[in-house]
Amino acid sequence: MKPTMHDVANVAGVSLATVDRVINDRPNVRERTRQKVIVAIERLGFSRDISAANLARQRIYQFDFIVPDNDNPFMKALRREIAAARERSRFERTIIELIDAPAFDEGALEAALEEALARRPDGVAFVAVDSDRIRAVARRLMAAGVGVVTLVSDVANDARDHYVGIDNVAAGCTVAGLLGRFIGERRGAVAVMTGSLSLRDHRDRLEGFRSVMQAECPTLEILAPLEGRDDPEVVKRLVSRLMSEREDLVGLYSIGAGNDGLVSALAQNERRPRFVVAHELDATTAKALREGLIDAILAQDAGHEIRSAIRVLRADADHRSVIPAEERIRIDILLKYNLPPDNEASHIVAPNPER
Amino acid sequence: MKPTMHDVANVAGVSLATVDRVINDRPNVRERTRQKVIVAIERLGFSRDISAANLARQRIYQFDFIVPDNDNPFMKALRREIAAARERSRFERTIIELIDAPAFDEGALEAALEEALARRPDGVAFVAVDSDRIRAVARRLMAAGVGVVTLVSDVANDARDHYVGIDNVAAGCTVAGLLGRFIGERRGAVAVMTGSLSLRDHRDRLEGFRSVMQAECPTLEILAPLEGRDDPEVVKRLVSRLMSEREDLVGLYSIGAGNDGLVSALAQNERRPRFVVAHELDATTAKALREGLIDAILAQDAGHEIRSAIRVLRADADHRSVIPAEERIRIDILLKYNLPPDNEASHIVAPNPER
DNA sequence: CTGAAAGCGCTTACAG
DNA sequence: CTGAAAGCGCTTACAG
Repeated sequence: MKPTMHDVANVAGVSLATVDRVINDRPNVRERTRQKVIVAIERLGFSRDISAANLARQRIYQFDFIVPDNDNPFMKALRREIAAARERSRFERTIIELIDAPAFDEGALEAALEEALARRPDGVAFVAVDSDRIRAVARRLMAAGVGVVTLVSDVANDARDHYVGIDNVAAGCTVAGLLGRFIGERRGAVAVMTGSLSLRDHRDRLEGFRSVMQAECPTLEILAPLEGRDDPEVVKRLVSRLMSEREDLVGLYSIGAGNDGLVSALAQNERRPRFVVAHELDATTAKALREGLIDAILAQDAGHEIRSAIRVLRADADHRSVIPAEERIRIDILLKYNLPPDNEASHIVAPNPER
Repeated sequence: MKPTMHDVANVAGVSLATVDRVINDRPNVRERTRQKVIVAIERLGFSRDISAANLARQRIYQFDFIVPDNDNPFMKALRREIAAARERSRFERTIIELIDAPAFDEGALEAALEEALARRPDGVAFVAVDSDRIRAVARRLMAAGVGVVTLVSDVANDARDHYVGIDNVAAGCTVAGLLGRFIGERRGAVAVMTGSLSLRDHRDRLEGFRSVMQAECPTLEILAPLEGRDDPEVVKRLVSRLMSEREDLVGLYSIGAGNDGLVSALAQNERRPRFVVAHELDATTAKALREGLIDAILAQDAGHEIRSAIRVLRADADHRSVIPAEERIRIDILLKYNLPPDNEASHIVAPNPER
């Protein structure tokens, strides 16, 4: 049998309350008493049952998720997953609040974080903008004992406890590697469409992409990055113009959102580049991949990210550590051959009949 | 406040014990009484606190993991992850048993499953061989109320509750898709090295590979599959001979294990094929990828698989369902640009200071 | 500084 | 068929 606090109390010759004080680092324990308890714990190999503790404590976790109100498919998926997690969490002593903040608006994000600071939840997760002002509020949140997790786009790592998202530099490198191999040695121009260079995830992808391109594909010309503002209309206009102006366009890397615009520009043009990559899986990009308008998609799983953020935040609140490998968010590389099945329902485990 | 059984009992005008009987479908409840309780549950939106229930029940989960005693790196990783999970599980009312079964030995696997049947654990996870005899024991396990999960290699789906592993047909298709694009339109021969065609995961990969190759690369000749028995020595000999015999070899797909042999054969030969793919990430394949001896690796994460198997088994034992998307095992496509960092330690979350 | 007692939300004999 | 009471492993006032 696993030892309990009772056993520890007996061995140490103290009461349950004292064992509790030692275990939870509470004040008012004589040093000699503390030692007795610690020795007993060691001897028995005791570790406390955290779910019993949470039951007794009536602990309720309160987490705030702040997400830009962008209507692109990925941000929508993120909000959908947060809503789903909130439903499930009701049965797990966890209350999740979803807060929309206007996109591309540093002031609005800052205000939302300030509000969170006032409410003092156990943790805050947010899609970050890596600026001085944002870092400053984030640090104040941490100082106030609130767990801080960045989602999808990171800030400097002294301004948060944990980042949940892909390694964007590696993503950019990977795209360049694929492009080099898919295109072969031929010459020509390669274009990059970003959402905005003020977004750290976009900058990181661009940086990774450029570094590998320069090393591995010196014969290809990388054009100055375009800014599509993650807006399908803008992206469409820019891509259409690009394709008509540059006959030698062999590669196109769409770093940000607005892929509806990208795909419709590609569909309208006969002479599409030999290799097109975009980020994030949604109805539009999946269809384009299947039809050959896009050659590869790099994706991150919004569901994994939200579940990971919650696990991290909860561990943080309990002063536990997480399993690092479990929390690493993978870059999924999708070709038309490994698109996930549309119908996840086929994976549902039918509960066994009564035993 | 979330309603508790107490609230339900009050509203229904019965005792706690009766509410418990209804909730857990126990016998000896008058139909009218049951109805009163059900109405109260609906009205309050009650759902029981499963961790409190487990505490009271002193429920201990007992799971058996049966893994071939193969010494290839992937099976080793699987065993390591099971051992790690066992450590963690001790604090979560879960006892995990790791059982080695001689590899490539159907009788031994059958015997191990029979033994499990005798012990009646709550669940069994095993790396399957898809044969009549194995399916038969597996069905008897299920009939006995034991949760049955296949790991890495599946059986027919009426002989298990759940499969934890990648979609191997899709993996084969993906390799063919990459190969087609990497090689371009040139002519030549493509070879496939399997471990054994009696293994379902290997057969599935081969099937997927062939179907896409035929459709997309009709100009390439696919050679008859080789069987390396997952043995580095055998694999090395076969690959060396292959490279010396077939000057027109442009692609090589290693479906099984024994990659040490593959890599050393490749290293010794000047004229290596234009595109080489293998499965599973380990020290040897990572190095080969970095050095350009291998062009791509398809990998599955042993840690994710073990954690998923445990979640599924536990859900099964509690008659709960899982989150399907969370349990889907991804095919990781690795190029030298997106190799995961060696040192996962950098991802560890430092617990917050005391609040 | 320390301990006895009640309680968290459930389950389990046991009595009736 | 139904209920009162004790207990699972912890925490929390409260008393001393």
